[in-house]
Amino acid sequence: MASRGYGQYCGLARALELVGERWALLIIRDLLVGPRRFTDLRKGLPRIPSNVLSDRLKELERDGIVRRRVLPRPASATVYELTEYGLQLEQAVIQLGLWGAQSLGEVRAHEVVTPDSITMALRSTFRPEAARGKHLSFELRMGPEIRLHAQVEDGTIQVSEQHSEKPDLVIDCGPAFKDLLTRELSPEAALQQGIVRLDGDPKLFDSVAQMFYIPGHRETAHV
Amino acid sequence: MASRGYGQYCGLARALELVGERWALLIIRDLLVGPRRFTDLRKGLPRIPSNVLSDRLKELERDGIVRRRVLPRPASATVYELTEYGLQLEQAVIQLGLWGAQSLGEVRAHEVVTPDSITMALRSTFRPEAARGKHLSFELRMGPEIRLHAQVEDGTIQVSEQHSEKPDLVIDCGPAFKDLLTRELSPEAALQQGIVRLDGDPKLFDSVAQMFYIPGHRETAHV
DNA sequence: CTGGATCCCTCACGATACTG
DNA sequence: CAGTATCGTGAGGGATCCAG
Repeated sequence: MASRGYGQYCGLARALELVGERWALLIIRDLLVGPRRFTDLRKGLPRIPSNVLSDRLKELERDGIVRRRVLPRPASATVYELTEYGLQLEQAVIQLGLWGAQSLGEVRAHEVVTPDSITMALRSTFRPEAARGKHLSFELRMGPEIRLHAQVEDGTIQVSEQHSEKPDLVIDCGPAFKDLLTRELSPEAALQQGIVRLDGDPKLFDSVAQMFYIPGHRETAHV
Repeated sequence: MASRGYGQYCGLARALELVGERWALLIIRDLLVGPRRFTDLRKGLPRIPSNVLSDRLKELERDGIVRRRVLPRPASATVYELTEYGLQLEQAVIQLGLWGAQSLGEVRAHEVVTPDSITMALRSTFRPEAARGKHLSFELRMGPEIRLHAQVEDGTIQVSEQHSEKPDLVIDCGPAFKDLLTRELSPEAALQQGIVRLDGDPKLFDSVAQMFYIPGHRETAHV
């Protein structure tokens, strides 16, 4: 353990000792969306070896970041959830994610998109000031697997996997949806080029697109 | 390289692929203070193997986060500095550092404190609203090695290693200085218990202590 | 002295198989 | 479903060496 430490009395060094191990922050990203079972986490992190997931959860639990909880009957499932301290990582995760999103170019081979990552992306890029006084709901579809329901109420947003009621607008798109958030792609162009398909009032789409933003757009790093 | 990726099209995953390797964010922390030579970085990261530092710098340079620059004569030294993109990591580094600072308990064996980490700590915990309208300078001393000069001008702060002129106040302290920032320790108690010694107008000390804050104080995780 | 490169060893990670 | 067991590989750790 001492050999894995950084030997520095420093907040950042301590943070990296706690959540800097490989996979740790991606686990926390998914737990920021809600409590998850072991298998849920595996599904959201397809390439994580199960023993590594097991190790990380034990470390995070030991360090007071994650809590293991057995649900009451009849569910009887064990779930992992963030503690108060773990929840406080949200701002750091958001800032890192916004920074990294600027380097998202094309989808690479073997890269997947998961519901939890999109949920966090929507929450991270949401601009309350652009949603002030607005009340609407939309469903975001990406591929056959992902259907997220978002409810916007006067500067706030709730994203969930359950689509409780019929949304005002259904947005069907691929990963290139990201280019809308960086403003590399205009809503009109996205519709014209067939990158996005709508079901509902098309006028709402512009409004929705304005509500999200990835700041500091930058070209892809040359390799 | 593909095997080191996370296989996710996600901003956070991409960020971790770029700066999630061991030591990378600590290197970036020091570079956020200013350009640094290879040897400066080694001094600020006493436990990093030189080959790892060399590898990280090459990776960060390849990914457009760090730039290697040869200074004009007569210096002729090569320094590493952050690119525009690298500089944009500041908020993420600050948020992670503030979160981790809550778990800083006592100084552990073999843990050191470095000037650059303290500089970033001062910048991270500075509260502009508490320094509105204030104009003062102070020198922070920790041990025989660290002497930082801070200049506060109406809601802004500049921290440097050069002490250009005589400061209004000299604050001599140890790592327990952190407890002032979490408000676990009051300025009066710090003076009474000899944790902090002053040279200058003691009335300024209270004012300075109010200018910095580590939010969300929390007990040390039990082991 | 700066700015690394090289070597060797260890352990964390990753892949796969298996169990309560 | 929720993990544990086993084992091979390669990245990180540490010491040393080398060129300008």
